[in-house]
Amino acid sequence: MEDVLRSLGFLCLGSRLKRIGEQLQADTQRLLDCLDVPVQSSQYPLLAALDRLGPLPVGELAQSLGITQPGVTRSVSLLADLGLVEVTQSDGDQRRRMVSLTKSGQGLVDVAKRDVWPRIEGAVADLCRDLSGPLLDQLAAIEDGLATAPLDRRVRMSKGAAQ
Amino acid sequence: MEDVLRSLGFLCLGSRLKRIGEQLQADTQRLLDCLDVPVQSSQYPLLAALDRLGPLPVGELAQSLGITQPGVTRSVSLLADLGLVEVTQSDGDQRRRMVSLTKSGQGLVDVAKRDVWPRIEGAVADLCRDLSGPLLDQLAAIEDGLATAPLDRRVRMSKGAAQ
DNA sequence: CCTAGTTATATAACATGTTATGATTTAACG
DNA sequence: CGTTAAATCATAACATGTTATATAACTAGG
Repeated sequence: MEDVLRSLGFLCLGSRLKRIGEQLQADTQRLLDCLDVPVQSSQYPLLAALDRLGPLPVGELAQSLGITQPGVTRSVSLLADLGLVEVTQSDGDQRRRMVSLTKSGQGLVDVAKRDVWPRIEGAVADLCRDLSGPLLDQLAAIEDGLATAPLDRRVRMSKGAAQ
Repeated sequence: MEDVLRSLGFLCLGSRLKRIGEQLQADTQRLLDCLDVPVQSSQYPLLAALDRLGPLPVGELAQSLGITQPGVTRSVSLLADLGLVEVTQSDGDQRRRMVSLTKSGQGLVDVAKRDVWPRIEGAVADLCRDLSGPLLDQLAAIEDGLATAPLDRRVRMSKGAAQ
């Protein structure tokens, strides 16, 4: 069965990037399921942003993640319900709501940074190893690579390779 | 403001691909708004698949697009409401529902193939021209390129370059 | 100081992907 | 042949992005 998105090349590049991204996130999710925290893989960038940049108001958080403000507002509500972030009023400007990691959230990030993120990064790096040439060729190689060995198999492989 | 997804590199590659894909689709949507048909840019791959491969049952359509069957079912309902595709019972197997382009749908595809898709492809090709090197570098170049000149500006540029 | 505009956030409505599951049809096998 | 398994599609529930708009707080100009 012909892969139409691949055949159409540049014409459907947007759809294709989204499709690959979704598959990567789904694969990553399976890796994260070893953690006991009910956080989707797509929420980690927000936690990582707070870890890297410290407490931020909603708007700047959106800017640093490259998504729109309503998306951040919803994710923040979700993560606040889980007790991973908290929202406080800004000192000066009553409109701004500062988002920061809670102790629990910082703990999750610390564990992830130590135990989980390096493995994910290693697995994706393994997937992208030896990629070169035009973008469409590299994308095809990623799709083929994921079909051959999903990320969770590459974690072990890259661990083995690192030993 | 630091772009966290970019800083995190391979770790958030999935989120980043999705983000770039969404931006490309949004840019493409603006290009398509010149057409009078109320079809989102994300529906064109389905129409293109039917044009390339002919009538297909729902499941094979999903396979050829690399998305899941419920996604296809919904898009097909939507496009059928617009009169662009039609669903007929398969001859042999009563479970299969064949999806095909209507006259109106085929007409839209024909116009798009002649007048619109070449421009989109040209604009994206312009965006991706001169890309080389590691994947993450190419992605960064695409993001920078879109920020500098969105696709709708590249349509004119690539038309001009073609003259 | 009050009003008009701007800014920051929240909310609603929608788009479009997913997984899980149900219903119907087909196939297979004892 | 009848029961059970498999295949196909629809539907429900959810995830997470978007745009459009409402609300509240700040700022500036008369």
